[in-house]
Amino acid sequence: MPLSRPPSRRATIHDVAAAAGISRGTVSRVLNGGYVSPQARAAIAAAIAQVGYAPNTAARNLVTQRSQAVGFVVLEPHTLFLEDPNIGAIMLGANATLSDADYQMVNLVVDSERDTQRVSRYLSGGFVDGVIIVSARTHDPIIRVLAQLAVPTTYVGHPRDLPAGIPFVGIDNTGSAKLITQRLMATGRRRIGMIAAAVDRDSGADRVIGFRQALGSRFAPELVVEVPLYDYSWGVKGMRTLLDREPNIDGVFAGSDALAAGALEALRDAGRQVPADVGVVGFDDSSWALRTQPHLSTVRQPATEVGACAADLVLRRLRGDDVDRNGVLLPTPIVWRESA
Amino acid sequence: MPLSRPPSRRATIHDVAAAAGISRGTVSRVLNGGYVSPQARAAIAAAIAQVGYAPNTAARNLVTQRSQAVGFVVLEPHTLFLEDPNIGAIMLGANATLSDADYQMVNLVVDSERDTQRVSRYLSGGFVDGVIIVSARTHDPIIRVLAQLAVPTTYVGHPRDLPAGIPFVGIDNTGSAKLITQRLMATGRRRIGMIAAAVDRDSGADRVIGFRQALGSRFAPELVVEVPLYDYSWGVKGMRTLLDREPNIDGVFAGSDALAAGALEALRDAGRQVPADVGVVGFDDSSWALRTQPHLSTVRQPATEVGACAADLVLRRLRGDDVDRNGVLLPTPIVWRESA
DNA sequence: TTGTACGCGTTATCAT
DNA sequence: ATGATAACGCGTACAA
Repeated sequence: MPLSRPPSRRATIHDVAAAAGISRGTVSRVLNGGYVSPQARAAIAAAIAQVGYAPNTAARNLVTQRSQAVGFVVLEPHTLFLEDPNIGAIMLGANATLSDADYQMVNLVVDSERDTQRVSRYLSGGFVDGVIIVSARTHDPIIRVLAQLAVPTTYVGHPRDLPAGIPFVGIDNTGSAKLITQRLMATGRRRIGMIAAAVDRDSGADRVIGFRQALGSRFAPELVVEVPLYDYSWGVKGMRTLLDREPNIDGVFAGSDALAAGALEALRDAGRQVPADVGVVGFDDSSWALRTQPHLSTVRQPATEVGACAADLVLRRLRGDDVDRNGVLLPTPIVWRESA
Repeated sequence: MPLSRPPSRRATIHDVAAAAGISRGTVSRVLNGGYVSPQARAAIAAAIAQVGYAPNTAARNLVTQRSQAVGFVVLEPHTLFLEDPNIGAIMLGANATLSDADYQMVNLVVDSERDTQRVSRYLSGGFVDGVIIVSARTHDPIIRVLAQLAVPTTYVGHPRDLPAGIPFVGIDNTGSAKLITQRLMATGRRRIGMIAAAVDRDSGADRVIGFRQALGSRFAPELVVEVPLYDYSWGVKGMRTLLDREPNIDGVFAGSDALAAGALEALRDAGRQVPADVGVVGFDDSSWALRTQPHLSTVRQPATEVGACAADLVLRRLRGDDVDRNGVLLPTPIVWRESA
């Protein structure tokens, strides 16, 4: 057995033990906090620094059967991910909670079919103890993969086909949309339209449902314009379409603040005054809301809290606690400003 | 509905072998692609489905000494991360390249001192074969930690104290800033100011240097306003400060398009016409640039390509290829529109 | 308090 | 082509 080893090899507990003249078991104990004499502790600390030892987490995971890591999976193709301010806030909220519990959040972005396969392998490979899924679409193939998994999963939002018994956290999109539309009606608006985006997600679809509920018999399908993205420029286009279809429109519910900001531009171009001629409301209470002229009336979405709550749900299941399997909805206060 | 976690053990190769009546070695061979008879292959495939087997990646990593994963570390506290459109694009560019090479990108966000510790442990624990670091500040403690690491690291941007020999990829911030400022001067502007952000990063600091170089002897320190964030509202505030200090200002270089958009608002409030009274240029060529009135002249930053290039650098080192240790700078075309 | 030895699930090197 | 068996680096009962 050769005694000299190439310097490229990483130092192990074995090396530390040899350098300190103590057994490997004791080294492991000082690392994890067991009974060990002060002198041995000092010798080992010196040896660790000397050989430049860092624990091999793969080996540790193998024996302890856990990784102290939680996956945060974002199912957003391309540009959608870049613009959406909510995802970032959810991520930061989740990270703060996980960090406090000494868990590492690993963020995986699924951007292609190939990514789906690889991320599925990753999640089922023991790299993470739990998973948070953000913005899954209905019939997303990854839902089925994760359902088979032994790893506790929590969804942000609830796709229509999410199997029962899987916890989720979100907001009451239907109720919020209904409420803010009703407030818009209460200001005397008669012909109200909607710019809806991402209706293939539960969040987008539910906002349309709430809008429809509020209007009741006065609901007119042609006054709902669907656009693909929660994006400023789609807000412009959506508003132009609405103005085409109904020149006398006097109220607009935009599915996001970015859409509402775009709508404002289109209305300005068309020579309409906001809120005098047309009332406009948005959704999210993002930085857009105070960036427009006039400021937007909108639904405040507690994105950071949603992330924290999702992380908390995962941690509780990791501890074996009972969790509410029916999902939890966070409150969404309406912020009334000048645009309506 | 209460939760009771079934103490079901995950299926292993051993279980598959037992179910198929074949040895573990052969099972491993069909998984990794070795010579194995069709009949054995079929029996094992059936057994895998039957027991619901998924490979334990921790065990595999332990023996193969690699993880097929690359870390993507974002060093951005809180809100900065949410607003910056470049980081998202860099991330997607890196992910596309890594995905093609069948590597998993794991995104780690460092948001606190505690995060720094945990992420350092994670990176040195064998979870990743390589690392990409984004937006490190000068004197960032993680730089020293990573320098000790045996894991190939590539930086996006180059902090001043980045040790020699560590590859990085970025853009020529100094040159781009100098060039666009010169173009601004060429349009006849005499009193030119700058709104600078994040000067504790090389990108921010270099843009100031380029600005100064362009102006030469006409550079006036009081016409550089430093703000903390690349953010719309800081653009507004920065522009107001500039107008205070120099009412006759007729040109502005903003460190980002978001800042420029804010500056536009402040100028509008002050009754100045753009570009008639004041010329404004930005940086990034982000979605902001076409969202303002007038559209922004700006420096196009190839964020996606930067991410792809950084990933490529890591992959090349993983393959043992030689890489340019002096770093690579990607071209930044200037886009001239109506704001100047 | 410390040392010994076994096992975590996999790959890889041998024989066969 | 297939079946044993030795690592990989670590935690931890158990023995001393």
